[in-house]
Amino acid sequence: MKDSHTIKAEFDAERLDMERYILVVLFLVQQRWSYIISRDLAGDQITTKQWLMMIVMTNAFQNPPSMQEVADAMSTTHQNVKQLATRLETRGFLKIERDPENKRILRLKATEECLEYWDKRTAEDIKSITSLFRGLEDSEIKNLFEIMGKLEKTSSELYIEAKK
Amino acid sequence: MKDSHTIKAEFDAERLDMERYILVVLFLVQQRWSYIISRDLAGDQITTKQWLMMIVMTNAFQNPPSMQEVADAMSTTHQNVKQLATRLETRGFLKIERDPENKRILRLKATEECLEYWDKRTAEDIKSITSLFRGLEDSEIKNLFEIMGKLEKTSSELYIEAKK
DNA sequence: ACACTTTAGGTAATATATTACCTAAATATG
DNA sequence: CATATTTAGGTAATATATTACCTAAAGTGT
Repeated sequence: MKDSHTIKAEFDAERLDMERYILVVLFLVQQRWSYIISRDLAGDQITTKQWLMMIVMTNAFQNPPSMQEVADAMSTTHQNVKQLATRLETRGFLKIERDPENKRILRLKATEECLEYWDKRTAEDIKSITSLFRGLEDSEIKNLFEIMGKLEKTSSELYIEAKK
Repeated sequence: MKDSHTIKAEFDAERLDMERYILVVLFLVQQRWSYIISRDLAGDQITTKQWLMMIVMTNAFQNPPSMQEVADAMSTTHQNVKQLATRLETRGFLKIERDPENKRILRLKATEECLEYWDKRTAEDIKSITSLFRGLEDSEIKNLFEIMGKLEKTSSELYIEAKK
């Protein structure tokens, strides 16, 4: 009969295998979602990453955020935000304005056109988001919601640690 | 008192809000994991995406796969696989060889150095993967494993549909 | 065998994300 | 107040991922 050490080792192996699977599949799912959403947005001349940045900007901030604030909120670099913001400004969705209080800071301000677009798209956004999760029970969504909350927290800590 | 339609609508809103959160956080977590792992691998002169491609190659295929096969397995394009494969070949981890049976096909073959590296890294891989999931109960890992399996399936279908 | 289509991969341009390094404004500290 | 450090953002180079378009080999149908 298996002793408790063996049983523990097998448990760990099983867990590790599942973690490995989750890791690879999470990358795969984000890759596919990114593509699927980009197709949805193609007609509007914006990309998935630009759409994502607008979501973060409107959800995480009351007032127009600085480039660095957006970069932190998205766990990316100010250089990356600059590239996205420049394209969104060209597209007419953003205005990049210098803060009069602090001459180093550039603030990203959503334009009227952006707000109108956002209103207009809500229905389609709901349809495409819903379709990504079809086949999942309400209870599974709830579970996933809570687990992703924990992964968000852990990944944030490890990210900050790795950045140092 | 709320009628059943109202209750249903509130349920749907709650679910949609959770789905929206899951979507954004999944992108965020993959962004952070990608960065964290890249720091781990930096000393070995490979990137997270290169590491991921090697994992897929060794797990999904018995024999050296073609570029297109790897692209399909990773839900990306043959052009992208080409870029990654070229860098891995320069790094000494891959050999790109023409198939004598079918002159159109290029097969990606792991080198001796790659296999040795893989053996050597196993312990570190386990440590870094495990750390990504710290704070999650075994039951949560199991739940997440199953739910990600469903998302993998749905996203695959939607991806294929969007590709058409 | 011959035309038609499909499949595998190539090049090039563009978008996203990083590292590396720079300037200038703001802040801290003696 | 003068100097040192930190902070916000700039440019440029490189890696990854896509679209668009091309060639050639292989497969199909008659």
